[in-house]
Amino acid sequence: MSNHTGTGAVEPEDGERPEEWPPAPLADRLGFLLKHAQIELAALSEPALRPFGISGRELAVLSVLADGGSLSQHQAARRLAIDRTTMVALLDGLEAKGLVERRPHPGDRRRNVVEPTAEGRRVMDEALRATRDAERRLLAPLGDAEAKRFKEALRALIAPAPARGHPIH
Amino acid sequence: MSNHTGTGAVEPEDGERPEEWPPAPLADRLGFLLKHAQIELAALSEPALRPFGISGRELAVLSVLADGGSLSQHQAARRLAIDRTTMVALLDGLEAKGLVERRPHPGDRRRNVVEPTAEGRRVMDEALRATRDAERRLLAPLGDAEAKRFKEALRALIAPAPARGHPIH
DNA sequence: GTTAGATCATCAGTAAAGCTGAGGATCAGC
DNA sequence: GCTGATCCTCAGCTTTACTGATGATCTAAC
Repeated sequence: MSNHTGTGAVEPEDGERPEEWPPAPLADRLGFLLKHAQIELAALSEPALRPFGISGRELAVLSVLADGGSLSQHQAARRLAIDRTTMVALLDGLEAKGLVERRPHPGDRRRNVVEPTAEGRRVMDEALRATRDAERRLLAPLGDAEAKRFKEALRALIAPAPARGHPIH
Repeated sequence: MSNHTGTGAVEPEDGERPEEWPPAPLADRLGFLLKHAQIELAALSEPALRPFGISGRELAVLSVLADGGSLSQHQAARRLAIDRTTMVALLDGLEAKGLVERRPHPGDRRRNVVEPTAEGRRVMDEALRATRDAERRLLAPLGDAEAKRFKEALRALIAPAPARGHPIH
């Protein structure tokens, strides 16, 4: 998950160049920068979530379910843009921890209605606080205004391409 | 690699809410935004790299080696912040394609000196052009100035924490 | 109404990325 | 000339995510 120590910092090298971070040829590569931003965030988030016994992905599932009002597994998977089969495994874990409940859909017996339990909502609320704190620490080097701008840029990048629109599955 | 279609766009739902993207409870979550920015970039980069038969990670290795001037495997791994054992596999692949060369280090027989071949440099140059183009397309929604600002913010996030400094391995 | 095709949840198998731990070879300090 | 550290390699594990198949159920066309 995190590389060695959680930050990319590296000691000066034996004989050679003083070792830069990020290394010159990659300092401008978006893929590299995004990847390591994620690694840093994970290094902060994981310890923050450990007390709650859930992962960031599980927290995301809880958030979507709590917001969604009786979603089927497939609907929840679509909102998170994760695979239907991945959702099965994710819900198995959350259900085993007593954080979500699967019930048969009243009008369609193929579906499960998935909802957080009371305990699930409680854990979610606390875990959300913890991860927001982790985010805040990652973003600390930027000012408040710059951090907001940064998030907006990210949202602009992942927004659907101008005029697409094909069925997904 | 990419989820369903490469963008997170999703059709309006059958009965329920019109389905937003990113979904409301995650629109402000940094982890979610970073992850999907990466997915979008991968969806653009992979086709761009396919003609060259290398992955983004392999391109990164080539870049570091070309810049580094006779690095050992361990040195290269440290610069990229990847595991030493991962580097072994990565170099096996690049060597099999004739893009890098392992030679014994003159003064230290434990080490390999790893360098791109002439072909490796040629492929690297072209592949770099292709991925820069993919980046440019991802960043298109931001203006030029905003894109630059965005990258600088990312660099600020992954910079080593203020006053750390412990040996890595 | 019955049947053909779509949809939902699930499972088995696979692949990529990354890590740990162990090994053998070599080097450096004492 | 030992002892401990360093470098490369390999085997095995974990996580995340996908494909494809199966069975149950729904929908629509007939």
